[in-house]
Amino acid sequence: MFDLPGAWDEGLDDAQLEAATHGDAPLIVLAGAGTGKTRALTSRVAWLMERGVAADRILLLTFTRRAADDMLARASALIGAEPGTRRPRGGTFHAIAHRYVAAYAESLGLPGTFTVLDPGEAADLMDLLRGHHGLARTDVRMPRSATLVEAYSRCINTQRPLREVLAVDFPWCEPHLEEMADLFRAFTDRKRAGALLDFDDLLLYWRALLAHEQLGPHLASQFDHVLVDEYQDVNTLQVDIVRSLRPEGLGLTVVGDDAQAIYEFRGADARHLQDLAETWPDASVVRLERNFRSRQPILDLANAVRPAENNAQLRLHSDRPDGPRPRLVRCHDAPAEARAIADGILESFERGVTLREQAILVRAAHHSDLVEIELSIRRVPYRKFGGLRFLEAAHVKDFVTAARLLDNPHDDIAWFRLLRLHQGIGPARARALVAILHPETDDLLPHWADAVAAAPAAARTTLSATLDGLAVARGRTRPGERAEMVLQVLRPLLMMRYPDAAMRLEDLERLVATAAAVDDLPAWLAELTLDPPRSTGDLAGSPHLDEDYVVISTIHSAKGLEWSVVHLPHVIDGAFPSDMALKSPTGLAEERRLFYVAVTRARDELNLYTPLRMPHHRRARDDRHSFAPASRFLDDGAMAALKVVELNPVRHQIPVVAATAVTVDLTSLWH
DNA sequence: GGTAACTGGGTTTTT
DNA sequence: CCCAGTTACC
Repeated sequence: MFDLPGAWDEGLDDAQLEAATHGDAPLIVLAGAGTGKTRALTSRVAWLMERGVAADRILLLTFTRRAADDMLARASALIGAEPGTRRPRGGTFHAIAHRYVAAYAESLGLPGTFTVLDPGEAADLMDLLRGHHGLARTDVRMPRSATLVEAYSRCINTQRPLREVLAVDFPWCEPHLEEMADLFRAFTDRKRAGALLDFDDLLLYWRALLAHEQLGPHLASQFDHVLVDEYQDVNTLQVDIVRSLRPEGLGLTVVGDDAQAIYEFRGADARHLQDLAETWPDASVVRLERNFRSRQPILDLANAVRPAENNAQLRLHSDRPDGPRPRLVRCHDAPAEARAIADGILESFERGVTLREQAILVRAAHHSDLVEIELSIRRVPYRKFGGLRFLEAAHVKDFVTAARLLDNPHDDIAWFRLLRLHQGIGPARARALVAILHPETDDLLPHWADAVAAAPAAARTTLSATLDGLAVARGRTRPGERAEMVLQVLRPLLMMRYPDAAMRLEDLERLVATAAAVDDLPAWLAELTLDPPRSTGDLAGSPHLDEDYVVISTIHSAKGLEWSVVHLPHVIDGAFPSDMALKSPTGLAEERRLFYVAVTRARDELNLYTPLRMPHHRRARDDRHSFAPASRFLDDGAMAALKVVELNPVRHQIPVVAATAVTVDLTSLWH
């Protein structure tokens, strides 16, 4: 073991080395924040490959596609693999599932041209069906379609019956239990009939493949090693998948930290991590507690807020020299908070900390609204991650759905969306037209004339052009040409629809340019749906790598990342912890873990902000005059680790001049 | 009967 | 900013 060439083990400490060089028995790595678990995992992949495990017999399951790509590239670099040599398989559960479902579509009774629905489209489908089922009643308010999809998804991901899910997580929906059950049955039927798969279906179908008598063992035997990152955030389906992949636990490596479980709302349960030791009594447990990231004063706060009930009982310690204590900045109101953050960023910048080394992490995407304005005014460039994704922008969705129609003309949701873009076609006419277009055969052309005839006179010309254009696009084979043709179809429609169409069309030009470089358009569209670009800049590739900008991110999207200086606004009850989260019994605990994740992103400096006066905030209004800690995260232990800074409210002085000195004169306009 | 345009109220987190 | 509800027009 000591004569290995290469430097894959350079700088690893004992615990990391133990994890990296562990044999084939199941391995559980309990890794506190910032303890170099990515390094350990990467080194393990490198070690395995160096020991002769073929790259394509290693599967790395991560939380985002970027994390997988990152780790695989680093592992290849560690062992000095030639570019172009085989790389391990890696990706998110959903992305890998998509590959298998596509490859085994026939076995699953699916047409080869199925479509992946994003949650928004699943909600659209739910809406469509609700109409058919007389569930659009207005006398008793029904849950919104997004809520319906959430409840449905929770049932699937936790494998619990609807009755139970409603009782625990959606009590206000309980009166609608029967209707919802009916609706959900129709929902699954419709997805089946239309070859539409939502995110949950991908997991369900992959699990079904793995559970099959012959197919399952065959698929599992394709891998010698399966490594799963962020295991505290897996749900029941994912646990089943992992167990089917490694039925004996041999060659299984799992990394996680139950104090960082922040996806309960998505059906994840940190108990899955705790249960592992029982599932595989012979599993080895390695604990990573040495923090390479943060200075000790930041870890003191982290340890104070780290949930006590965590399984691992990890206590982080650092060998990094002392730095400044984290600050709790009490400011007058949210605008003052925004100014304070901008001041802080520019001060650090003056001291030589690049903007890229500084981040503003928020609980909810809109918490950064005021800071964004402040940064714009001061011309500080920033990029925002999380919140609204690029794909969720209406025009991008218009494009993706229209492009999907070329390969799956059964996709009613896509037709519905495309038809509604035409002037004069609303929900009702679109529904009628979908029924006409809805083909029994794969060939659409015979019905097109009927559809045009059925459209209102004002829409006929454009609709006819749209359908002609799609026919042309279908005739093209190269993905780039197909995409270009789809854009040509959309161009006039988007010009009519959006006042800012020019900007939106520019986005789509970029998207089409990217499409020109792929060889499988449907697969590319599915990948785009599963892991959309996190910010508009992502699409442009990275021509501006030297560009410096502050990162604004939701805490969820910041998981696994780190910055030298971190600013945490809105640390105040109602905002963070979010009052929405407090509705569920386990909500506060999850908020606390989220706070722990946020705090441990900082390497050198950490600033928490508490606006004392927050309009529109119930809780904050009550507390306006009190000097209690602003957030219930900040108990005595946490306060002891903090330095409180009182920020005097800075009033902008408004110069007052004589009343007659300022006049408004419009007469020159009327000449 | 259906669409477009406007108004007012509410806003978590994501594969 | 997105949704539901209302109203005026086709």
